Amino acid sequence: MKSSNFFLALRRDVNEGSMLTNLMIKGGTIQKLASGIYSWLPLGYAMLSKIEKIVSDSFEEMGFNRMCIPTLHPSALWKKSGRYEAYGQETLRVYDRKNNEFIYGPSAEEPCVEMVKQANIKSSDLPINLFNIQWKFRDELRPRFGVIRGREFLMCDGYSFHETIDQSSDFYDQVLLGYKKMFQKMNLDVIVQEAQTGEIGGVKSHEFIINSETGEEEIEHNGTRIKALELGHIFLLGDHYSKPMGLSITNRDNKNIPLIMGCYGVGISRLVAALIEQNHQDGVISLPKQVAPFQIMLINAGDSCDLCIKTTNKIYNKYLDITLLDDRQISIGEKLATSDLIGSPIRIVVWPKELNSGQIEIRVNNKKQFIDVDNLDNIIKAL
RNA sequence: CGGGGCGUAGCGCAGUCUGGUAGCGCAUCUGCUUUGGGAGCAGGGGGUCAGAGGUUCAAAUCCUCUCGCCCCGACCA
Repeated sequence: MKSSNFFLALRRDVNEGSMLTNLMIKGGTIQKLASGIYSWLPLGYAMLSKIEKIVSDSFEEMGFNRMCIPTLHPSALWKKSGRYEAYGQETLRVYDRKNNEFIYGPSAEEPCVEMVKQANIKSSDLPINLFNIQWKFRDELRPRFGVIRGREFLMCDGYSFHETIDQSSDFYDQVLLGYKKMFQKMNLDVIVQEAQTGEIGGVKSHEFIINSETGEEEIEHNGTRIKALELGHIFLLGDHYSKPMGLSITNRDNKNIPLIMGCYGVGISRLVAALIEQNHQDGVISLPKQVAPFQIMLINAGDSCDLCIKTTNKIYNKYLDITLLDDRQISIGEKLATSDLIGSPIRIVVWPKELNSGQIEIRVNNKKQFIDVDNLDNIIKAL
């Protein structure tokens, strides 16, 4: 990709209150549209999509089937589970032309229970494991830190349905391991800890947190207090939803029993912010290659140097799918400053002087060195 | 929801206390010179001072209300 064909939407002076949000807005990942509501610019959306893919693949590996639940849920469904009242002011209510009330889903247990219920399942259909990646809305009292705690956010939510609590619990334990793997894929060092079951109700629960400057609460970990940011949360719900909503099967004793449910959440949009927060220093963002919008940021520092142009184009064409080439008609200084915000793990600069001796500058993980052009392939493969 | 702060050019801000011609930096446009970490000089354009009402000869500035936004706390899958 050439930057002349890519809407970078960079900003120079930003004062949104938190360092992380400023950095994200400067670099052109997000824009604020209203309090807690953000637009995703091409760069940010590319990152969001990569994370979504990693999470989606991980859930499929764990045995979930991907489906999709609407953003709008009929209020009646939420009245059945009792959460219409419990959620209260946090739910955004909307009305259609017939004045039917809907809520913009803050979570999707109710419609998911409904999905399984409509399928009229029998014991031998179990287990059923479903997941959904969809925008959610919670009308937070105080949105904070940009997309860390936005009102609108993208969440992956999985749901499991089993006949017995033991089966459900076994699956839950598998998911716990699957979650660890999933976060490892994004180079995130997560801490797993037991949690309260909260508003959602249920039997057992674990949360997956990272130590973060923009953490929302302080916790005790290995004897020290750290600021914790929650990235995922899983619950063994039991029959908390299936019972009031009437999702049951007839077992071999000819008894009607409610299904045992688990639910498993990951904050996708929050992960974008968390990954930027965990992978920047001194104003330079260097993301893990799995989530970086472009693995290589390429700059030609010799606009009037034929060999430089030739070499730059050669590199660009070789790594076309993973490279952003800054071809804007601006000063080299501005290109270098921009490159700090794009988040590519590799930055290549072609300087006229060094190219005379066949060398180019490469910066990997914030460390600069000059290498022979011929060695580039080895270094990129090693990453 | 309690406490604090803010809203002035596309962006970041000064001006408000003490009412009297709408300012600065960045960006943008024109021209020339530049080009190894956000280039320099010269010239130009751009404003419903968040909105409504009030006080006054006169309001960005004082008073009242409304809206929006941020921070601390409480809350929080």
